[in-house]
Amino acid sequence: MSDERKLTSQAEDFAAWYNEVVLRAELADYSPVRGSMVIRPWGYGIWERMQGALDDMFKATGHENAYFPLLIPMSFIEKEKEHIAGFAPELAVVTHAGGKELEEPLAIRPTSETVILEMYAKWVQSYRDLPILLNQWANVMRWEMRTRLFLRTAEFLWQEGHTAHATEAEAREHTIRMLGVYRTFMEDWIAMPPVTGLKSESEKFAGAVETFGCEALMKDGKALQAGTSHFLGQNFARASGLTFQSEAGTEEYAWSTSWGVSTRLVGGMVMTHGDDAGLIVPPRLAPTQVVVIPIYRNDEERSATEAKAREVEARLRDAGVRVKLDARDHLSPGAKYYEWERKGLPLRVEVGPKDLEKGSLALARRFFPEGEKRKLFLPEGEAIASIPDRLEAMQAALLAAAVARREESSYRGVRDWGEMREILETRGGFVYTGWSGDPAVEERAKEEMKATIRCMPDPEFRSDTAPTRCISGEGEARHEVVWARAY
RNA sequence: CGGGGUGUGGCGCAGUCCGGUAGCGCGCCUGCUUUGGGAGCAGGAGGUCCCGGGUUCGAAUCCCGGCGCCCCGACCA
Repeated sequence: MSDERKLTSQAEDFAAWYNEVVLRAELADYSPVRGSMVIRPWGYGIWERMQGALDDMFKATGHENAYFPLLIPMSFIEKEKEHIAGFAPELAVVTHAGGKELEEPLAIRPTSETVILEMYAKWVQSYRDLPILLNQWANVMRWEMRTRLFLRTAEFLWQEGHTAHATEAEAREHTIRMLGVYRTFMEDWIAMPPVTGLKSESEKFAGAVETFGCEALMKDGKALQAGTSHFLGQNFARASGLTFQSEAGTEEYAWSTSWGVSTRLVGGMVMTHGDDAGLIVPPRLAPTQVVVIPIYRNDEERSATEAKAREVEARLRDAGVRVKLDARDHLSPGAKYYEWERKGLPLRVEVGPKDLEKGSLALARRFFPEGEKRKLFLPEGEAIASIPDRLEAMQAALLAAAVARREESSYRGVRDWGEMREILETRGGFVYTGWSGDPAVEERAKEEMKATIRCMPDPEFRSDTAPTRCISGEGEARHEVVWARAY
């Protein structure tokens, strides 16, 4: 028996590591239904933190929440022809209810553009009713062939924003604004810095005019599409009859956008920060940021250190820290250390007999600068007072480390097909090249190196000198693009 | 849907080739001793061996037929 208590290392088998971490950190578990998962309290707590932050950002950009139904008439989904073509293979459809076959089958929503715009059409008469800026938190279902916890499951939780505007310019601007919101959220909260940009035709959302995405780099060198924002043009408005009377008195179709992020972000967090000891949860996302562990050798010491631990807990709570006392008596301190480290809890405070004597506390950090020791021994007052700042510092350090990793794994100015393949097959990462715009080049890369164009990066991510030739060797470069193997 | 693997206490596995009282480690319960990096000892609970047929005196084991799950490929947030 190899040590069952240890996780498979990332270097040995990243996919196995991922599965083990998700299960053993108690983020989620497999459910009785293939492809569906149960999100456990620790994982759901992280999602709730994400929801809270995003929801605030949505409100701050003028949105309100609403809720639209799970079941969508098939005829709605069929209205936009690219949309139905894109989603048909992964639809789950309800054909029977109440013991009878339904007159019209009902699709379980894979996304809600069709119903939502149908409703908007009822609510909008004139340009004065626009824009409509709504968001919903919901579950959706896409019948995937291969599933992975958080990264791809048949049912998942997400947020979908749907807006309708009177002008193309406003809708385009909104699409970009929400992409920016996602980027900021990913950097500030998940400490997962994405590259943003425009999706190629083959990767865009079915029914969109343009799709923009946030692409994050995972520790194994693969890209994760972490969020998308779509400019839908008038496509869905036409399909749903969403028209309005303009200021000039003419009848026009509205311009719409949609944008979403899902529980997949939890998987992104795992693969951005986790290490061989388990998860690392950025402090802002951690449902509990600090655990306080009393250490003792007998009943007398137990009551003394537990009392102090409770006091520390109370003072941290007063300071706005999400803190928890772990007073379980049946586990040794060491066992608790391993457990909380596996779950990625940012900071641990140990209170032992020696601390009581010396008026000190031990702080153990889940993530700390290279070369430093995990544990710090500090005077009690200083230790407690420093914790809020330490949490913020850890948050910043995680982002800095992730940015550094992304930059180290970004290969710019690659001009040779073989070189691109060599990089993607051995190291992984983001390869920046020129592209003629020919879809055949994407197709070939997918076949030969399982890589796709993740995006045509936004200006700030582009290389200093723009590529001039297409990576295929044929044709001028019309865009700079980022290639990667993706989840 | 193709290829591979696997199904045995809560978890991880052995046992299957070669049929003969269902085992090991971890976990769990009780007690005592422990507790600053995964505690020790003693006692204990817990199993339709994935399901259905068949062969046999006897099946976890052999035969036939199903099913689940995981991994690898084709589709996707």
